[in-house]
Amino acid sequence: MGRGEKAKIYIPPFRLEKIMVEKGLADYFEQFLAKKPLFKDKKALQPNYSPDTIRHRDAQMKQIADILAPILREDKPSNIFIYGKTGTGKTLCTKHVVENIKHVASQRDLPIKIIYLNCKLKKIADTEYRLIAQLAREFGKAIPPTGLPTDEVYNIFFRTVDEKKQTILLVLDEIDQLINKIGDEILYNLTRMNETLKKSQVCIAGVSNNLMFTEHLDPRVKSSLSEEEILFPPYNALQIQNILRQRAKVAFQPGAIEEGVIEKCAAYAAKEHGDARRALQLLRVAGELAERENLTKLTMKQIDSADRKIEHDRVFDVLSAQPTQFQATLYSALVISQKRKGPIFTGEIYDLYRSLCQKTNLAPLTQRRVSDIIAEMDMLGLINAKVISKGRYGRTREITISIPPSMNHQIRKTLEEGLALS
DNA sequence: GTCAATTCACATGAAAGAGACCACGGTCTAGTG
DNA sequence: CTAGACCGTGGTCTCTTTCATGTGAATTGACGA
Repeated sequence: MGRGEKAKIYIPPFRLEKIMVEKGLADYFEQFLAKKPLFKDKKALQPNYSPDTIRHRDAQMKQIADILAPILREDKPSNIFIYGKTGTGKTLCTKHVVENIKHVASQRDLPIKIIYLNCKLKKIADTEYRLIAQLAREFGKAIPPTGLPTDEVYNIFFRTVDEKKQTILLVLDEIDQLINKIGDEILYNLTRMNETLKKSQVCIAGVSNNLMFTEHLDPRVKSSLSEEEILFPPYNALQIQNILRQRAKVAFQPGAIEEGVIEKCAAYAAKEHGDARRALQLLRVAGELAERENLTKLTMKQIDSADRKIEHDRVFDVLSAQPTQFQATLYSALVISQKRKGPIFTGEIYDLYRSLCQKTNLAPLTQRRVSDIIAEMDMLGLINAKVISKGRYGRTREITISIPPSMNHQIRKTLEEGLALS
């Protein structure tokens, strides 16, 4: 009864609507065209943009290239493992090197197959079955999205790979997320592929955000996967500035950015462990804001608003993707946090959640599950949870809300609507 | 006062079930020549 | 005769429950000084 039903979260309409209603659509577009654009080529700020030259990563690129180069002589390169926090250029560099190998290989007509897979992509490579199926598809096999036994897909994949002599480089991005979810068996199977294959050979390059990732790995997998390791350290503020300037030159019209804006952007990002992606996003969103406000120059003020907007969007994106139960739990946490100061504990949330379920006719989950949901909220950065022991009074999570207070009200309202509370 | 045992309130793990989705092969049905 | 509809079986995936085990320090209570 009422189990598993999902409610879409209500997302407030775009601010644009106001302008359109007031002045009319045609006028609005006229104005839009009359505006002098700030952007020249916004692509350069998009996360998947790949610049011609990659800065401050020469050493890492060279290392990767050194390790992978034997592939061109049809030797099997060492498996390699690449670490680094988000926005340190791992994916970018890896892709860059791989592209170059591809280029050379195709010029010389070498039997090299390179597959890049992002394991985080929902519905593509986030389970064992889907990953292997996707790999098999890369070799031109049609694999149904479900319905086949996993071993069968493995077999198809192995057979296809071994049909002719070739060297395969498998780049698995965000591999830590995958292994966290489904265990390391898949890696074990993949690293052992070479023993079964007669003609071909496979080399694996794992890319991970989590520095401690290999700790929980099966020792056999660990040793074979991390034959070589490369660390991508975070950028410092100066390096981020450099990168921002390089991209801004392509992205913006000359003179569109006020003095000091880049520095500020870099400082913001450097605070968050040198995440270049975030710096670029900040600059792009700030630019969009400035453009929407009809400004001729991008100023510091927009950086601040952009920072807020990004956080706001992130929270609402996360929220709208979560099921009702998750929302109910978060709502409970929010209510308690507003009722009184100080940290919240799992038990309190669960109690309130139970009574909330009664009120809304929602089938209540067990505490076990709610505990997991709270852990998920922590992962998503909505709350901050730390497991503490209160001695005689048990062990629990100490939870604080990490959503900016300015958004609290709006989120509560959204959740209330989602949960059909009044 | 000191020290080990106890105890609380959950955390954390493992396994398994429910229900949705899907592929495949076999059977049935209706339409066609 | 054949294409398509309609099953039943067996598979995955996600969310969840059930059962079991783990855990860190405040508290307790026995002990000796």
